[in-house]
Amino acid sequence: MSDDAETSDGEPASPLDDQTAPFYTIGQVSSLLGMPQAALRRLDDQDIVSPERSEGGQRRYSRNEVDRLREVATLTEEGVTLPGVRKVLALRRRVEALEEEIADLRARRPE
DNA sequence: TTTCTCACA
DNA sequence: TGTGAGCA
Repeated sequence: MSDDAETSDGEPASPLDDQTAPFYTIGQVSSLLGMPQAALRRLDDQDIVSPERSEGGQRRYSRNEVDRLREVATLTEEGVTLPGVRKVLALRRRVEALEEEIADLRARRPE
């Protein structure tokens, strides 16, 4: 933990470094990942990758979501259906939560 | 001009 | 899943 753009309290050093703050338009993401805008909208409809909305109701994707989109694209290319992708992402979050819990338990009861 | 939603094949 | 209409 040293070269990250974060302060000691875990806050991003600046909004520009916040993986959650930078927003891309659907057009940017679409050409960036080479995937149709319609596909992006369907992923949003099915709650697989749901970006924030601007005042005008337009989708704004964060870097995190662009990364997630990359993973989703890989899975679908491998033949995983959207409900399947949804399952994978849910299990992924579950694993992360459990890993955090394990780390926490280890800290409380060291060997 | 770009994005939005909705609808059709 | 891709395309097009009609709107803001």
